[in-house]
Amino acid sequence: MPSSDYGRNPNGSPVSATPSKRSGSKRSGDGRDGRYHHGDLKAALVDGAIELIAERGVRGFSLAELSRRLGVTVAAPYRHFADRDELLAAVAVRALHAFADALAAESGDGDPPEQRLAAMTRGYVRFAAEQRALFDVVYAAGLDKSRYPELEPAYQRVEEPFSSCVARLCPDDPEAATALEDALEANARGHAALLLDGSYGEEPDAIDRAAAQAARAALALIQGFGIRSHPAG
Amino acid sequence: MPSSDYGRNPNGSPVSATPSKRSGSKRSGDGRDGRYHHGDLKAALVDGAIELIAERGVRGFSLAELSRRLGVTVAAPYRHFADRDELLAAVAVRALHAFADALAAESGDGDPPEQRLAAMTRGYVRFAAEQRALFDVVYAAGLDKSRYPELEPAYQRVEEPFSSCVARLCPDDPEAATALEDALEANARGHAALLLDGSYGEEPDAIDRAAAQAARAALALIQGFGIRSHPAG
DNA sequence: GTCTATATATCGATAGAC
DNA sequence: GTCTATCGATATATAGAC
Repeated sequence: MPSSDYGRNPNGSPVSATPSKRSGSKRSGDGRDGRYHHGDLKAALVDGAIELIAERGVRGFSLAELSRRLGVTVAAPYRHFADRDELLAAVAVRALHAFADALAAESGDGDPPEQRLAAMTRGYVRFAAEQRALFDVVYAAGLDKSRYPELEPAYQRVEEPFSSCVARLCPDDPEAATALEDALEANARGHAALLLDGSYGEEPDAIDRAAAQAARAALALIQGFGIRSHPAG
Repeated sequence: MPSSDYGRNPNGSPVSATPSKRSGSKRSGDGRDGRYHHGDLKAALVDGAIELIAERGVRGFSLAELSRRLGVTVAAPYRHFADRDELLAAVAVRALHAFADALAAESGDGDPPEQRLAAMTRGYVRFAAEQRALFDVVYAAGLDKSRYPELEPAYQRVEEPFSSCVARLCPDDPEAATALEDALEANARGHAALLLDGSYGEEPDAIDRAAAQAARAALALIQGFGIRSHPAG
């Protein structure tokens, strides 16, 4: 069986059994509260998408299955999102905000910039593994960024803690700052990719090992770029 | 329109128009040579898949479209591959060999290890961009590696030039060697990811800039890990 | 053995009724 | 806003021609 399994129905539900003869349509004894839906389908779609992606992966996600779980027909989501990708883009925006929050929480305020960058790198790799559904929606769903400009500010929130730390690290050389920032981001992204690929193995400590190596590499990059910690003020 | 477009038919072809009434089936005036197929459908599938992926991306690839182009029915590929992913795995094996060849060609034999690693990193990023279809099949198709053990030796061919260079660089410290190798691979992979994401822009020189930055970061990593070039022998 | 022909089930998306 | 109904495309499986 392929890993893209279309033809799957894990819970054995009838999947739209006996669709006819419900004439009245509403308040017909099903599990819902009698109303057409539950007040905020749009939010429910985003929430449900995250759950579904966590179970089946981005590749295995389908609007039809999501609609089924929410108890609406497959046409209902199209009142809120133009198509499947637009829903995924909304999920990606939320994911990026969660990602940025996780990074911000990781970078202790008082520490020196090098330590903060190392900690953020650790947090980056951790987030990729522990919130894989969110990470994959952003970086593995193949969304066309140019079609969803609302993603841009969300991306920037993720990059901001890196760039502000780097700027504090080498305020005198903006060219080096940009290069180092790219290198640090590529480093975190690369370690996350290797970890999610399974290159660090499947043992439970793989996340810790990957995060530790990524942080170590981040410090090595800072040093290798010739950045010297200089006294604050 | 979504970028996942299933419902697309760019050339406006009828798509299985008038399937009946061809009773005799073979030698009925179509473009082929009268035989059932063209000698080696299996190879044609792999070749055609690469072309199709180059045009539509991995997400847009479909067995049905590929079969149509090769002039066979959608069932024919299943004589050679259990499912879509198994075909993609065969493509991935070929892609990994091409990748390894490109890396080997890039690492000049006479140069010192640091320069070779920088050159390989450059080659890595270049390959990702210039042979994106191949790169994506390997790293963005979401293939389950554990289901396709034949990929393993192909992956190792890609990693080998890195590891042999690193081993020559620090023969006395195998622990540091492993860490540096992971860091260098993550560095190349990360820069490739950023480039393919569009983080380096869409200008034609984006590839050069990304490759140059990746090479620079590779040298910084080598230096930052405290590796000192020592006289050969 | 290789391919055709055909069938099933699912998916994304749209039009029109309520 | 949601449902019903439907369309076209897709993955996959099977029976049978050659």
